[in-house]
Amino acid sequence: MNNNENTQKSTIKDVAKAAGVSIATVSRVINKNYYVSPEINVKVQNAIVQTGYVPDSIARTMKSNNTNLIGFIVSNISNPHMMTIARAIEKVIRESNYNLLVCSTENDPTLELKYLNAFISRRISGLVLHSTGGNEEYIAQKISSTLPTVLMFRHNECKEFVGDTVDTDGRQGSYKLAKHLIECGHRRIALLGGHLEVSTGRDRYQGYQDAMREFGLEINPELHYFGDFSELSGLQGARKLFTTSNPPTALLCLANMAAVGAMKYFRDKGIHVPDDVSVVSYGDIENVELMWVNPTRIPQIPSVLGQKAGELVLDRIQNPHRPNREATFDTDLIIGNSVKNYI
Amino acid sequence: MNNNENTQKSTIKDVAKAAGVSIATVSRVINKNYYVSPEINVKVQNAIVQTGYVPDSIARTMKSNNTNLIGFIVSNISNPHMMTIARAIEKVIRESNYNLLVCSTENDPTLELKYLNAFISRRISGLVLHSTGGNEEYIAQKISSTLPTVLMFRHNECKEFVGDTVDTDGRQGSYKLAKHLIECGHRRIALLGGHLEVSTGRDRYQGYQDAMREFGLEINPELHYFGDFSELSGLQGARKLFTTSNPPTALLCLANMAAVGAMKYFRDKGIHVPDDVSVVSYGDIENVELMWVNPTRIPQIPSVLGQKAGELVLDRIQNPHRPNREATFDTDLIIGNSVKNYI
DNA sequence: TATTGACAAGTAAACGATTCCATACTAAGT
DNA sequence: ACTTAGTATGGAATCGTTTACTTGTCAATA
Repeated sequence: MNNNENTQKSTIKDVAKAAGVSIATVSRVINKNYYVSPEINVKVQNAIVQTGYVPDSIARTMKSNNTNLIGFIVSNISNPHMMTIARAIEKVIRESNYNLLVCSTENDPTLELKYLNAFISRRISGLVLHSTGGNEEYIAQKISSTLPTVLMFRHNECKEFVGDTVDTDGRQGSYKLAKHLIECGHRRIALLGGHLEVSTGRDRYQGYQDAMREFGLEINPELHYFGDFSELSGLQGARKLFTTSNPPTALLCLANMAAVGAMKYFRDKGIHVPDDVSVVSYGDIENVELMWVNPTRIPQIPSVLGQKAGELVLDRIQNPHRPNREATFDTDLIIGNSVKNYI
Repeated sequence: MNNNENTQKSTIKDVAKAAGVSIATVSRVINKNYYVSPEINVKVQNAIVQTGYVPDSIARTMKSNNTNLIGFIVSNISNPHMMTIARAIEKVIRESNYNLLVCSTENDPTLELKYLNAFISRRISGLVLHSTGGNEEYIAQKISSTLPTVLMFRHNECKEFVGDTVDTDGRQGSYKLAKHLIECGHRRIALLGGHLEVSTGRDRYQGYQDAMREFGLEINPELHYFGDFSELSGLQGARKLFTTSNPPTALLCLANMAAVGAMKYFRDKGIHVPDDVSVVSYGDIENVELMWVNPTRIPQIPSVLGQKAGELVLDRIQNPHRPNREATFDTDLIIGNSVKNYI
């Protein structure tokens, strides 16, 4: 039994003592950054195994200033897509020995701020941020200048902002959705949007307006409901928009979770899709293959977006001062059977 | 403009210099753990604001050995429920100023080991583990003795294991599912299980056996398929089990993602549920309200399970040597319309 | 043989905080 | 007025690494 491991964690000092060398030599063996003679190498390797030594990242970080930690701040984590994105990011950064720190701000800018500071205090190496939109200047001025930053589904308009952006082309996508409804003969089109404080909400709203104008249709604010991208707000919006004497013939959902909420409302109330109301969604829906109706939609492929975000943040860590990059993915319309054709 | 902040991060030394006091005093002001005279207190507070100082967690951890970091290791992150659990854990621990480190092992024990070591190296304060099942002894002997550990959906049989467990009662739940099928007149019941290396797989398999024996039915291995709890394995299992000359009348899925995979297969092939085949699922399915068929199932409420796991791990951090605790949630059968009644 | 150079291995100073211990100063008791 | 006790503050060690600098050995060359 040459099992020397106590319950106490062993340090580089213990390894050095066990191997009969200095701690500097042990460090060199571990990091393989200087030449160490083969015999000593073997001795140290054995001592490492014998003592059960695992290098301490905390102490390492003290010197190297590198935590190999990426922070991912999500504003509404209930969206399963955000977690698919988290997974994709994690998968990419893992290959470079990074770990992912995840948190959710529940759409609260104050909490977002708290997390940002906590993560900075932890000296994260990079940040992927799905912001609430409440801290644009602070992020531009204080965060992004010192911390490699990638924004998801958000654009930061401030001049000072240094960082990258991953998004789908919201204006293009919602234009396609609206146009499709119009071309199927719909005129009274209700809109379920996200709030306009964030670029995602604005862009997608813009695309809808583009299409309406192009076809000379009136943009009627009474048919608009702006929620917070959540399932609940989708449900509430659908209720509000469709309990009128003259309900719209179609609903354009600018967020996938809002579409889920709206469709749950319709199904619950026995409102048939597409016979009673047509529905289109910006963003994919979980288990779409198993749904009673196959929604016409603009899919956002979260694994692709997440992978891109991971790549960009790693790249920016390598090269913090390169120009901002915007990864905007084109959108494709997938035709399901959730839209009634009046033509 | 008394804006002294350069791009350089300021340390406790800078604050001390700015306030004209020693670093020890600054530390005392920050931590409020010793008396400091009101005047100096004010001076230091001002200096902190002036320098834009944020305490460095890394350096703190060097002394205090406390990272306020909880690790969450998931074996198959593609299951949306795992991410709902992650969210619930994060929500609980956030209130005690902990952050969550998330990773996925893709069912690879080697990767799990790598992550475990990486997290130990990061000196995480606690661990929630959804293990692949490949490292039971190591976890019992090396991990759990020094690190507050909570297992999700897994039981560690080793005597040395020190830690808590969160699970639903798998034997009970799958017994209920099997019994329900039998009571609806099904006799040829196919089984889509998870692998038996993990307790979840074994317990649920056991419950099925209990029910079959109770009703004097033959347990026919030809009707069993053991996959890895994933959607893909569910799909493959369904294909294997239902491309025979005399297919079973019912499918008992012991994992929610497997059920998803199987149902996608059935729908794709035009096999009607429940007319052609009855399906029951252990575990809930995302957006079940929108599905073409409402599966009869045992729901596992991930937010509740996650919350429990978060509470247990925090509690164990406070009190590392208390006896192991097992949080086993009872199961309820939800009757949908995915089972044909032959009686 | 003496001098130089190469290079392996050790010594010690960081990194940024916390905290034990020492010190100096105030106030009270005889 | 002198000792003593109490206490606010500073000095310095410490946590576990990395790495610049130093030391010492040995082979090669003149």
